[in-house]
Amino acid sequence: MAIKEAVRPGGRSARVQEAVHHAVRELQITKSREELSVPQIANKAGVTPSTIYRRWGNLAELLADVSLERLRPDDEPPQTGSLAGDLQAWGEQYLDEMTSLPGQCMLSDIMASAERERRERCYRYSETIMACLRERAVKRGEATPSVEDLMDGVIAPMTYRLLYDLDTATPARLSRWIAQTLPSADSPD
Amino acid sequence: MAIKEAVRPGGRSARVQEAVHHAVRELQITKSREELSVPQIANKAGVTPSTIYRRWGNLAELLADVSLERLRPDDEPPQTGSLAGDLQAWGEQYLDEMTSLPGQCMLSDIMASAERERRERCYRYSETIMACLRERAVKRGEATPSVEDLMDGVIAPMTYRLLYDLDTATPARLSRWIAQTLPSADSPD
DNA sequence: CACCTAACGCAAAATATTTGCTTTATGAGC
DNA sequence: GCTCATAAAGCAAATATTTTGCGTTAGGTG
Repeated sequence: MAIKEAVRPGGRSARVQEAVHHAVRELQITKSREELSVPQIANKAGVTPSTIYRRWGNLAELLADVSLERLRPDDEPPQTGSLAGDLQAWGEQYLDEMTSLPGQCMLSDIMASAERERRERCYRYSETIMACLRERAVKRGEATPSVEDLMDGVIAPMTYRLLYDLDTATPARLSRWIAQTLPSADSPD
Repeated sequence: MAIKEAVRPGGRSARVQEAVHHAVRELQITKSREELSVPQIANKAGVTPSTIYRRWGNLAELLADVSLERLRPDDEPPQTGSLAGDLQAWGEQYLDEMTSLPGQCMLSDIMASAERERRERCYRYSETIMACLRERAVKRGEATPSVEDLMDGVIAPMTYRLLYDLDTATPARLSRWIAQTLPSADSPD
C-alpha cells in the first residue's frame, strides 16, 4: 500500500499541501497577483509562513505549482470525426481558457517559475493531447502528421501567440495552422 | 533638441538608469539569479534602493528591463544569398545565444515580467528581423512566404522549444521548420 | 535667472524571509 | 498495537527587504 510519490506523502503533508493550494485558489478569486503574499496565504491556510517557504521556496514557485495542477487533462477532448475537427475543437476551448484573465495569470505564473521542469510538464501535457487526437485519426485510417509536426505546426504557434501577441491567438488563425499542418486534402484555398 | 522618450529623461535620470543597468550586468556575471537583490544592486550602482523600487517596482521588472535592452538588433543579420540560408544563419546564431546560460536567464527574466508589453516587444523584434530577411528575398525575386507565415513556421516553433523543451531547440530542427515553411523547391526529402 | 516639479536621497516603519530549535505525527520494525 | 526514528510543521527571534513620508537636488521652462 506504499504510495510512491514523495518522500513522506502521508496524511499531514498532503493535508497541508491541499490547504495551501486551496487557500491560493480562494485568494486568487478576490486578490490580484501583486496583492498576494506568502504570509497571507499561510494565514488563510492555517499554516505558518515558514512551512510554505521551506516547501515551495517562494511565492512564485507556489503559484506556479498551483497553476500547473490545473493543467491536468480532466476529461477526454471532444470527438468530431476528423483530426482537423478534433484539433479545432480542442484548440478553441484551450484558446478560450488561456486568453481569459485567469488563464493568462496561469500562464504567467508558470513562465515565472525558475524550475525548467515545470515548463517541460506543460510540453508533455500538450504532447499527450496531440498523441491522443492523432491516435484517434490513425484508428480511423486518416493520413496524419507526426506528433512532432503537430507540436510544431499547431501547438507552437498557438502557445507563442498566447504568450507574445495575445490579439492574434484566435480560432481563425488556429484553422490556418491546422490546415497548413495537415496533409493537404480538402482545403479550397 | 527635445528628446521625446520619457517624461523627464534628462541627465540625472539617464545617468541613474545606466548606473543601475550596468550594476545589474556586472553582478550577473558573478551572482546567480537568486543571489541578486535590489539593495545589493542599488549599492553597487550608488543609488538608494527606494530609487529602484520607485522606478522599476521590483527586482523581476528590473531584470526584465535589462534583458530586453540586450535584444536590440545591433548588427545586420548575415547574408547568404537565399532566404533559407539567411533564416538558417540567423536562426543558428540566435539558438546558440538563447540556449546558453545567460541566454536562458534572459528569456526567463523577460517571461517573468508582469508587463505584457515587454513580451510584445520581443515579438516585434523577431518580426522586424523576419521582415528584413524577407525583404531581401523579395528583392532577389525569390518566392517568399508572408512575415506572418515566417513567424508561425519558424519563430514560433523555435521560441516554443527554447522555452519548453530546450533539448529540441537545435539547428537540425531549424532546417526542418524552414524547409516546411518555404515554398517547396529544392529540398530533396 | 528664478521657478516648478520629476526624480532622488534618507531614514523610519512596515512586511516579508530566513533560521535555529522544539514539537508533532507518519511509517517502519517489532 | 507499541515504540522508535525522522520528515515535516510550528514557533519566535533575527535578518532582510520593501514601502513611505518628507526634505533635497537638478532638469526644463518661461
